[in-house]
Amino acid sequence: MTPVRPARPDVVAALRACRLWRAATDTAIERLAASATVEQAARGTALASEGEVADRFAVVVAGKARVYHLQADGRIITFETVESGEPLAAVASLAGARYPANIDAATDATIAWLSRDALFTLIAEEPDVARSVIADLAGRVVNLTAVVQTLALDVPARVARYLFQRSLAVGEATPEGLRVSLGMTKTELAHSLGTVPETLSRAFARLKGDGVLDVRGPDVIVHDVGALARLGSGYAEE
Amino acid sequence: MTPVRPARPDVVAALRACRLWRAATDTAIERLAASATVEQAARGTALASEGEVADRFAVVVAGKARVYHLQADGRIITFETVESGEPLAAVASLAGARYPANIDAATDATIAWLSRDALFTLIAEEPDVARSVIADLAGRVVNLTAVVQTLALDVPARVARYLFQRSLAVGEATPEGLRVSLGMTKTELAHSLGTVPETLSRAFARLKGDGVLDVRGPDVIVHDVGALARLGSGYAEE
DNA sequence: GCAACGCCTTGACTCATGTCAAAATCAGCG
DNA sequence: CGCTGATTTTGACATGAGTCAAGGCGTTGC
Repeated sequence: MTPVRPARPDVVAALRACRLWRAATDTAIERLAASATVEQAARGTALASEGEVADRFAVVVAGKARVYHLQADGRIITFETVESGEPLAAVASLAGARYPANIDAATDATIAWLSRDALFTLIAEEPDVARSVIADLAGRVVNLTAVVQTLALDVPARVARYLFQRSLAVGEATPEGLRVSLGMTKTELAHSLGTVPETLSRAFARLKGDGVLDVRGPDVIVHDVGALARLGSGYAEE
Repeated sequence: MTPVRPARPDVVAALRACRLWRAATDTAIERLAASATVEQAARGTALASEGEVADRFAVVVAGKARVYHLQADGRIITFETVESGEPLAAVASLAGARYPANIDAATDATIAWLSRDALFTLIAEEPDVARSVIADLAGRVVNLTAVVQTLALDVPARVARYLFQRSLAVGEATPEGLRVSLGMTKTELAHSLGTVPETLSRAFARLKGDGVLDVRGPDVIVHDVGALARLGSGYAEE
């Protein structure tokens, strides 16, 4: 590794965008970028496997990566989908643990690998970075807590919760009602909700039967946002 | 609040034992202890409720606190039981969020409440503390990831996993086999595994039928530790 | 226009788990 | 010794959800 090789501009931009070290100086980012190992991964390539020692972590430069747990029976739970400018496997690395989940490229992707020590050095040199790392980690714990709670709901409720959040984020008013794109295929959505396509399909059918929404291919038309909120909060319906 | 009132020795000791600021100086700990508000809570007292703004966090000085999520149908998922010297609700507080779970006193307990700013001040003054806070948070994320994976297993597997870990921790060799105390009542164990007493009872009956263990009131005699490990890893059996 | 493929949907079935109710076990305690 | 209350266990039952298999629908390519 040439120590002073000029860092790729896309890598620098992705690192600059990363919330872990929002407070870091540009110089530090440049140095970090220069130490990165860039990997070009085709869709489906494995990036890390459960159980490996987490001596490095990554930032997604382009494309998307998927963090998931593969069960013995082949079922998949997707923990998160990581996009450009977001950190990957940083937690396990900071904890000095092994990767608790698998990672693969959900699309063709460019990944910048960084060593754990590089981050520790950055923290030591720029104390403000510690604050943003802490905020990021704390936010993750809060999210994971929400995941645990969501997994305890039945599937229609999980769907409702997802759609409610998505309505707020990308809902578009139309004459028919609020149009919300699912943002992924239904099979992918099923996995990210911890279920299988068949069950998701039935959940949609039920919500449709209740008049809450209509399905239009990759979008849904929400008729009753309040019902989604109610169903997704875990309060029993009927 | 008298600013320079001498801190209670038990409070100082609990804070000193807290892993969040292992690296902090004794002076800083004293200062933190002096700023604490001490609460004496009887068993069952609510300490914090889901949804409240997390502007403070706590350290358990004596007794135990239980962090749990109460579902609409009354089912309980226990996230963790926090004992003396351990931080409580620190995560939500660091994230600047609302409490994602409820907390109550599992036994009579003494709790030292600290303001969020007190911790931020400590971090700013003693940068090494940042490192231990980061390590703690990262460890939590890893644990929660494990919880999510465990919840995806069926109940006998969760029981096996719990017993396997417990065997390693408190197992005692006897002529009959490895004696392991459950460490809590079966009803409590059921809740901490995310299920109900009836189902737990059936899981024990099944493990007993398979010759893996025998139940002796609040203890179990494990005959086949390997089987526990196998069942708890999520690999299908039979 | 037709065939092939992927994605989605539907139906029939099985199984694990929660619920309700009742019986059983156990631990104090008079 | 026997009562009483809490905990635990067992049985019967309902239900949510996964599996397997078949069929529909839309897209792509020849």
